[in-house]
Amino acid sequence: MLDIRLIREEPERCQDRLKARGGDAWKLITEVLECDEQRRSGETEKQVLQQDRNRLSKEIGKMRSQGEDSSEVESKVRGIGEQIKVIAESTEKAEARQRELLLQIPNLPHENCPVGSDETANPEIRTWGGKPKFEGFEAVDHLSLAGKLGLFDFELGAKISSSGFVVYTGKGARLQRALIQFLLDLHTREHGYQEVNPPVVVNRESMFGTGQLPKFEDDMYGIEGNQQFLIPTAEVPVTNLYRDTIQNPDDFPIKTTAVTHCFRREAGAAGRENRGLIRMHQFDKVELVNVVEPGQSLDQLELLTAEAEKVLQTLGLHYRIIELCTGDVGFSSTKTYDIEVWAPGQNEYLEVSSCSSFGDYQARRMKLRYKGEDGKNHFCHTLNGSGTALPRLYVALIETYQQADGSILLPEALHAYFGGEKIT
RNA sequence: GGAGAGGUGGCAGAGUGGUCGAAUGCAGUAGUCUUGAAAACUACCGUGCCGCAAGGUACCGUGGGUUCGAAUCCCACCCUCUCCGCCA
Repeated sequence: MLDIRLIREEPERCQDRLKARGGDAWKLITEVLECDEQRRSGETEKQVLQQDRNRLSKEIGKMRSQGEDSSEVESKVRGIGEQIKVIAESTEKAEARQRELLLQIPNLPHENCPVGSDETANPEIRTWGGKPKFEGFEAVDHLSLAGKLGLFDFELGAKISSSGFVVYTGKGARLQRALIQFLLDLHTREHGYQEVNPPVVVNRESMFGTGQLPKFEDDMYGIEGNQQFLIPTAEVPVTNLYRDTIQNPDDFPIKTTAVTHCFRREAGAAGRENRGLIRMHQFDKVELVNVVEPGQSLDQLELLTAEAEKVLQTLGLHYRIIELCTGDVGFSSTKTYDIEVWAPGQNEYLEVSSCSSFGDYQARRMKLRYKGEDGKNHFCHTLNGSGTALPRLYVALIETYQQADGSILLPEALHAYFGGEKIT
């Protein structure tokens, strides 16, 4: 959520920043301010009446204990009670509406976020490595590689579930497991992350906390009448671990990682240019979550991105970093880098990680605070990034390391994890 | 799933209709004392909202209700614990 005080003090700037996103969320600002005005004046009025009531009620107590007749005061207080009820009702209404609106307004893109209306305006920040050369043969895509080697099976996935689900088989399953192990070890041993293994079913409150609700209910798998949801990313359970807490700043930065299954309906994505493992209803992902002090968040975003990049560097996979422009940054994000790995068989870059700083946007939603040196509580900043998504990493890996005979020569970092250096 | 018990401040734990935002202990912060530390002593020590401030107001699992007045009484829900059943 945006800070209502910020909206109050700089409504035009808020509107301008929201306009930079495109969409019409900026139009809500005016109504939010109206609600805020109503809410505050109602609250003040109510408090004056409550003060009267409290004072008179105490008097009744005294009078009764002294055996005096208090019926006159009682009826007076009863009248005040009625008034309070009326005012409270309209105040609560304004407050509820204000909250509803605030929850719908996305975060403000950071001032240094490149301006643009859609993904075509996303600048490339840097690249690492180069596209692999294939001597004497044409690179094929992961589907044909997997077909020969028996790494995974879409028909089986569709049979027991539906399209958009896959069954990894044999060495293919082992490779997936090896990758997960490699990723978690890298982040916990070299980047200082604390590992958790959270539920993949979460309640509505958690979904509100990170910003999936109220806007994206239809993108998620709901259960129990949508009182719970399958997580679309470990960002949700992991960040919400810290919901409603007051952190000790000595613990910053708090770095937590988890591998989970992720579930996405991908409504409307069917039939689009997504063959194979590129876009699934269920996939695995290693997520990196940071909780930091406000002053640290920009630097921390660079560090977080570097941690995700380390994955691809260690595996020797060519990638590029792009920054999302104002028209493309996610709902809760204020600044985002995407990491796109080169997949030779696709002949394109695949997004394997999205590293974002959310500023205090999520923290305010979930009341995640820290005790400042001034003794007061302040909202933390939250960040997260994939470190990385598995299927696309898998695709890039096997397509990059394919050999002329259709086998796959694994990079050294995976040998021990996989238990071998070649998949045949 | 069935039966019972319980949810109060960072923790422990009083409080069963009025002066209770809440005793007490521990932890924490500041100070006195001390060469230093410990101990002892003193003071402070929950969160939100409104307000320039003084101050006010709300919060005792959550949401309703009763009452002039609710941490305290009533109802519903959630969660935890114990026992039974089931079970990876």
